[in-house]
Amino acid sequence: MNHNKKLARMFDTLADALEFLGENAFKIRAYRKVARFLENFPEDIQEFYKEHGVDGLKSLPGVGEKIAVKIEEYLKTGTFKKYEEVKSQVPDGILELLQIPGIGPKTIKHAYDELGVKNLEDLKKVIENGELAKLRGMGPKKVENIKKSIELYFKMQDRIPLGEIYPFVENLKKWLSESEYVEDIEVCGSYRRRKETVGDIDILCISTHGRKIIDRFVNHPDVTRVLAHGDTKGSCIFNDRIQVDLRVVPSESFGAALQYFTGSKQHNVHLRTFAKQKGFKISEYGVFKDNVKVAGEKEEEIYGILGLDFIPPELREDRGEIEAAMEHKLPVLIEMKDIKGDLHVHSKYSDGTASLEEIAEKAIEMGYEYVAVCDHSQSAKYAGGLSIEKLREKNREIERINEKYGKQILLKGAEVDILQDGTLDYPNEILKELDFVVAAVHVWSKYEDVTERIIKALKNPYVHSIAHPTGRLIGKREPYNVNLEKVLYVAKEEGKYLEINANYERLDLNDTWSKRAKEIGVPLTIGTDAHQIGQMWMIELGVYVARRGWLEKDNVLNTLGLKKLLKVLGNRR
DNA sequence: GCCGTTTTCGGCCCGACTGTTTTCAGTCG
Repeated sequence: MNHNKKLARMFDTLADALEFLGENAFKIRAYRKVARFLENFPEDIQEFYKEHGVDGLKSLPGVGEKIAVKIEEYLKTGTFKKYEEVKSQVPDGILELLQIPGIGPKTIKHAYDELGVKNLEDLKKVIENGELAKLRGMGPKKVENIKKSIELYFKMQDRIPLGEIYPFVENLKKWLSESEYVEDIEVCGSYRRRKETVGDIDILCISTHGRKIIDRFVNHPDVTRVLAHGDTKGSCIFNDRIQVDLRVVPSESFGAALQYFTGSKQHNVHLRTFAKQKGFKISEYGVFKDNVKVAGEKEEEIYGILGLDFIPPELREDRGEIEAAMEHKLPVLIEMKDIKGDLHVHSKYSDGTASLEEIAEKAIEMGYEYVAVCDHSQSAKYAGGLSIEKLREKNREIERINEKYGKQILLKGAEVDILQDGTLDYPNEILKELDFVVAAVHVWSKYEDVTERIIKALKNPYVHSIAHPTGRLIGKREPYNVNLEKVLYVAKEEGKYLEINANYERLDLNDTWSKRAKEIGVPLTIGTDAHQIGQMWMIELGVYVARRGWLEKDNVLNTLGLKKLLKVLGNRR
């Protein structure tokens, strides 16, 4: 785990422990805020500190005198006193209990003080023997809910990749909108912000018959638990796995509600604070000035009345978008229609399932000008890597197909392994014959630093881009050890690209690194890494990552038409 | 503990739902 993540976790744990101890809520919020910031901070905090010192730390948002010193102490010693001190006052079992949604610090403290509950086992015991129910403020229903919360906690550990939950959400949306009372419906939350994973699903409805819709919702056949069932709000667990919250508002509040439920939480807190300074009050029902509603029906109005440009949902993470909107400096984000082709697709020559012909047809169906067919290289035995002869055979077939269609719909490509010593898996005279070469690390050891391997590959004149530059698989595999900051600077020097791999399990580069690439001046390529034509739609997911990374059309190579693309690719050699 | 185009002190987003309570605390998002 890198320093940013580790520090973020420590501040969160500190906040948890202080909640239990009943410390001032705003102090706790300050720790949480810096934890959120560190999680998203693309630079390595240690490098940042080396360069800018403790004063640099203080310039970071949410970091003041006290926290700066704590971060410094951590970087020098591996921990900080306040953390150790507070943590020692709270049993580890209590810290775990605090992670369970539905049980809060007050309840846990109460059970700890009155019944000596110190961990999950203790809690289960006092639930079973009825002691918990006897506490003041407790009753049978509360205890039952706590019991269910514990069960759920173990079933719903992970966030779900966006690409995986798509069909479920779209089906549910359709099912709900079949109700005669639904006037309009929109999915909000991290789904609308197109975050790489979603924790739960937030759906918003326009209707004047809230109860009727909530009733329909909680009776969906896949609902396994109802958490809330009110007149305007319902909350359910589907299939013991996915929490879905549904809110119903009248049309005059739809914009405000849409804004509010899209989040992110940090964005909304920042926005509301900003509004308050200007004398406005924002809620999910509208924007108010002196208790008079001045906006609410359209989402654009919410930002507009505050003097802000409209902020696309993908940017709402409190990463500087509110300031940019104030100064009218928001990026004009790349859109799906800007994409002219896919730069990373596999055929059945290696481990894909589609023939070249099928890929060409799919490309035309999708309105593309080109698709780069990048099969694996010879030493990738596990993935049917192509020998040199086979690669040349494939290239000849590509030529035949292009001739048949009368256009260069398929590009000769390869996903070439970067070998242990940083050399490439095909000799240069072969790479020379290809239109597009994406290089990738596929084999590494846990303790290895692959930075130099990747840098060496970038310096090869025939390499255009680096595929999935960190190797991570969402929720499944950590990234390999690589100093991406260094890689980006070399890519800039060499005039090369890095890839946003749009496969839903990868999305690598991710949003924050894509943003960093833009800042440094490295354009990116987007490729689906599709192994079947049924996966080529995932280019959308890549575009979402790019949008979340503040990328404009000009920051992405495959927004170029074929002619320009080939010219640029040729020039890079 | 942070922060400042109302403030260096005194604020810190705002509301729904639940379960317990006779007016509100806890939790969530």
